[in-house]
Amino acid sequence: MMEKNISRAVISRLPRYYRCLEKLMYDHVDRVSSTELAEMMKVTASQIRQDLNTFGGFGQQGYGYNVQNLFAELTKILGLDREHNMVVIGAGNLARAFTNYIGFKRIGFYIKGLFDNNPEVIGQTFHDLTVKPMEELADFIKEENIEIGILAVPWEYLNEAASDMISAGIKNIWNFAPGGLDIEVPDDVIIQNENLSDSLIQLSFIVTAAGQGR
Amino acid sequence: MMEKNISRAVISRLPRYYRCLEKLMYDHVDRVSSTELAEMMKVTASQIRQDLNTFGGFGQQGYGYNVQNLFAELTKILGLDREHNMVVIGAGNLARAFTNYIGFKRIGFYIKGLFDNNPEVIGQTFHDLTVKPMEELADFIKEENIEIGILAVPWEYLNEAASDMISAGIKNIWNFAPGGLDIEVPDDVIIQNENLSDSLIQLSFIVTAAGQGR
DNA sequence: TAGATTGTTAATCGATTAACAATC
DNA sequence: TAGATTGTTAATCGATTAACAATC
Repeated sequence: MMEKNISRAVISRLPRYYRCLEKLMYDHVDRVSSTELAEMMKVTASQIRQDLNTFGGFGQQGYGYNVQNLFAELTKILGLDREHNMVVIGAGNLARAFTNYIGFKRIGFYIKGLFDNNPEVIGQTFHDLTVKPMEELADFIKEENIEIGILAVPWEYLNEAASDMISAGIKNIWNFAPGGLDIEVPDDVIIQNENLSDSLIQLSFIVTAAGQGR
Repeated sequence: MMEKNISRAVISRLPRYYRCLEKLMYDHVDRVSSTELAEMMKVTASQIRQDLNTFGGFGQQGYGYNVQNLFAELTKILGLDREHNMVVIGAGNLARAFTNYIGFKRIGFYIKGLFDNNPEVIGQTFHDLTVKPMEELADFIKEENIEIGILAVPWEYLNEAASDMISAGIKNIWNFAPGGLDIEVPDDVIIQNENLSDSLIQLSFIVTAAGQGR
């Protein structure tokens, strides 16, 4: 089923649609118009209709959108109608935070394993997971049906860890390791960078600019 | 000094310029042309010249850009030529990860205090910081010259913590608390949302779409 | 049916890229 | 000076908004 390419701009708005619909579901709202949705999300009604129509005609003229139906469609589109298994590479503080974080579980993402190559960390227990050595990663991925690898090592190990993950068969990397330039990955590997230092630098710019009267 | 408005698109690229220049500095490169920079960053030379010129004419015809000079200018523009003090509200695992994280310190951002309103957590020590009660926040902000508050509480406390922060005088909030809809803040307060669940949902969409042959 | 609201086409706006004169 | 490369204007591309005919 070949579909048209979805622009980055649209993708970046999808989680907000999802959260918005989730809230409407929670509030037992049956139907919603693009105008009402637009007000909730502080965007234009036009944009909402355009965005939704890249995926299909989920609405009905004269009625609007059925909340339950639209939520179900969005859930499917986002792949949130099934579970996703993850591992964390780099068993540090961030890994600890992630294993405890219920927000991921709530949308069906489970951390199934922690991996590290530091002998001092291997064997330690985080929440209810025992840190395993990197050598066991490849088998684990197959056995536990792992879809996503969270990369959370210090920057010195970034390239090493990334290539270990890739050769172990991980196809999707969520990268929290700060790096110099972005790391390169083969074409069939998807990498999403979550550079907290970059976000902080952006915030710094905004703060600094605001302080100078803009 | 009133300047023109800088677009989101430009701001989002600034950290990468910074990191790129940092690398050139590290490699002791003296000068760089927009074409060379473009190759490093995988963008067009035109974009680099446009971007940099929103801040000033840092280059020289026939020569290019002096790396040291451009780096210094960028550092100033981003506010990275001075230190920034931060506090974390919500002393959980994420707070622990942040206090240990050297990446923030490296660019001059220091976590000076941890605050929580849970009596069981108050008094605990994270790295070298003792968790303080929220009542002490307002005074602390003034005494320690705090610029940024990192919001890292569970979602149930999001609104409460945010309004506590604002009334304590925090003007810049870096929000890691996942929420339903985005929280509203007064005009003079800057909030930057770092919604990890949203990022994960985006990744989920991309992974799911890729799995369906796109 | 009449009113409402979608889906979609057309218009506008903004951001990116190309081109080139200015100038080091 | 001649060659190189910027700063900047103009052209293109893509994304957002407006408008409205289709239709529930």
